Amino acid sequence: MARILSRQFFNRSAVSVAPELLGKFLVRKRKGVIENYLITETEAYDGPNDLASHASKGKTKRTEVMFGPAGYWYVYLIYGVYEMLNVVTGPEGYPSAVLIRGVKGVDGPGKLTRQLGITRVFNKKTATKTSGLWIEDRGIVIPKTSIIQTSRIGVAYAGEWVKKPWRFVLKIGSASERRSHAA
DNA sequence: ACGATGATGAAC
DNA sequence: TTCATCATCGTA
Repeated sequence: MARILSRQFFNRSAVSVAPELLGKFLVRKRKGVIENYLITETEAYDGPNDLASHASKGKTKRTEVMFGPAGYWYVYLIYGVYEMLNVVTGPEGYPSAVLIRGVKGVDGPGKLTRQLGITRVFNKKTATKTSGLWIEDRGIVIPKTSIIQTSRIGVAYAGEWVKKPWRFVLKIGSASERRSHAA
């Protein structure tokens, strides 16, 4: 009873989709082998005014996928080092996406893509079996009390938008509250 | 506390 | 064409 999440599921506000992805499974098929990863940490990037979102600069070659229909992968390179995995949400024309920051046993968006072998090759591909990377609902229900909600990571430049509590973490299963800071 | 490492977007 | 910046992580 595994249901592959459809475009309809993603065709809503990123802030609605992000917490609902917790407890779902990120499924990766490579070399003919299926790998399953329980999603434990997500972040929402919502709309053209969200200064933390790449889409706040408008539609560019890189961000155009965020402006497109829901259910597509948005994968980009950050710091010249790590690939970040996002799934596009919301209606066409309204730029939004959810960053998948962690799965059970893999804490951190950069480590996640490295371990699963996810690169920009997936950018603009659909979250379906044909791409080799999709998300399934296997009936796990996460109670609200098991979700930690915080502000987003690494977006200190985003002014007022820094405060938005759009990061969602499953309490069980890791996702540590690391993060040191200078005085 | 920092540097690695390269694509991106804006300025020139 | 150049330049600063960056949705991170490992090492110090």
